[in-house]
Amino acid sequence: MTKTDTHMTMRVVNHIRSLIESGGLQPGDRIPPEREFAHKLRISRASLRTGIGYLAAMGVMDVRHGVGTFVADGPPEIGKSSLSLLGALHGFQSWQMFEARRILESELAALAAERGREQHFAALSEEVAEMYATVGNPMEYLIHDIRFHRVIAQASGNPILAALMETITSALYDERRKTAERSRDLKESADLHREIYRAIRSRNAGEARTVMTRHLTMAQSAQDLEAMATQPKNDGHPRKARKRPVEI
Amino acid sequence: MTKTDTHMTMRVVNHIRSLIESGGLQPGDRIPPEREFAHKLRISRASLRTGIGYLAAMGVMDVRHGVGTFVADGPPEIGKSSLSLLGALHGFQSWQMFEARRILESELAALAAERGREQHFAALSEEVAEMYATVGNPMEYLIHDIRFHRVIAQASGNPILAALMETITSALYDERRKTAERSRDLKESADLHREIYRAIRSRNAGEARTVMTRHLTMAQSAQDLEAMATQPKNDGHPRKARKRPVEI
DNA sequence: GGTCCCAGAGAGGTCCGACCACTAGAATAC
DNA sequence: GTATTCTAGTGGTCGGACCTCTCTGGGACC
Repeated sequence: MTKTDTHMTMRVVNHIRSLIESGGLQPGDRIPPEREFAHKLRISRASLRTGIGYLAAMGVMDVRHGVGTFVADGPPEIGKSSLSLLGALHGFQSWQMFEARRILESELAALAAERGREQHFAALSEEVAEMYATVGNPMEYLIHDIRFHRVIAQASGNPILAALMETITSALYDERRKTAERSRDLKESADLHREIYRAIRSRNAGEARTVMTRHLTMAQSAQDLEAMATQPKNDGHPRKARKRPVEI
Repeated sequence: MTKTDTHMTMRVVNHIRSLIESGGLQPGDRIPPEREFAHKLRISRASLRTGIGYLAAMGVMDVRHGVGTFVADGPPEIGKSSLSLLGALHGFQSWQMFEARRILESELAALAAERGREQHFAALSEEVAEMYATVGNPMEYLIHDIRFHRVIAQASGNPILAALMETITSALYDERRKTAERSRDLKESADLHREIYRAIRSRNAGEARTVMTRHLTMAQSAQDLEAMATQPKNDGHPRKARKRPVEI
């Protein structure tokens, strides 16, 4: 156990954690106003806010100015906002993100083939159709592309893997936003998505995995070409921890 | 872009983010004292602390009472502390965590077989030997077990996947701490680890993946047996968002 | 000369109480 | 009935006081 006593922030976190674990607090629920809650916990409002801030940063709480503080609703997010920062910090390479995505999504596709339900197949079919319909509009196309992959993640029946995928892809899109796709590639992309859809619908897990891998490998090399001459990579960390505070 | 102006906390986060991305701040570096830094940014110390707290929650900063605030050093962690909380919140099932782990580690093993270096092989060999030496001591054994998997993650050459694995396994160990393993299973476990090691050393990616999958599948069913009659699962969320604050 | 102990400096942690800013819903005006 | 304005409630920011922890350097002691 981590020290559950001292450290106000941990006191708050553990209090709320136990409320969640006991089921007393469920997604969408609202916690009492800060002043009231702080008084009830016998701590200052500032400390309460520290704890809530911690939970909010982890995606567990949702703080809305002027409205209240709620337990996060919607799909789980695992360190979604932190990945790009951690990436900058530890020098994650673009290919590493692609590799992670390729592995996750391939397995997700295989699982979707095994466990997907009719509703998922229908949604996938719908998105494929939309993709074909928007090959001339990269902006629109991208939306359906994202949705397609998201449906697969849902169909996999494993929310943890889905959340991990979401984390990676959103970080990837941050980098990708600049590289607008050329629409002549989109037809090809749509074809691949259709293949993936068919493999999943026919419950052919191996095929789904294979095609998904192929799709993402192609997507990566396509983007690599566009990027080419980009930022200088800093591989090894020439980190020399400075004890004196950095000049800001 | 998210609103980078208003919201003091985001101002702080973005300021530090840009410092990190520009290389002005590196792992291990120390940021100025709160009072000084706050004054320099023209914000109150409280707001600065909110922002720092946010970054600390994401694992980007490391705040040490009485010492100072540092940019996180050591291996990256992605939402490590949040997963168990998110799990309680979204009703993650134990088998889902195992599945995620199985997938990640299997691929990690395959990658390690392809990219591992001599130093990794040596470390793996060392840990296997230690495992055999401690089959009579589950506590000690576990340490080397964990190290073994961690070395594989490093050898994979993909820190992102390694960090994801670390997140899952640490959440898993939280649950597992109660179920002490019976030492008669450990010999069998050590044998499997040795097989994994051999597959990796001989650069047989497929074999490494297969054996790792087998190992983790066995580990899961072993633990399932021990657990058996546990906590009641709440599958579907009968979530009914309450607008009125919950009674605490 | 080396070792141990302790006070002080410097850093983060907590608290208070006031005031600002936003949101949603009620009251009002048209 | 609809549009506008007001207001209560809630989170956000502030600054400034005081507490607690860590590290370190100087002195007492051996």
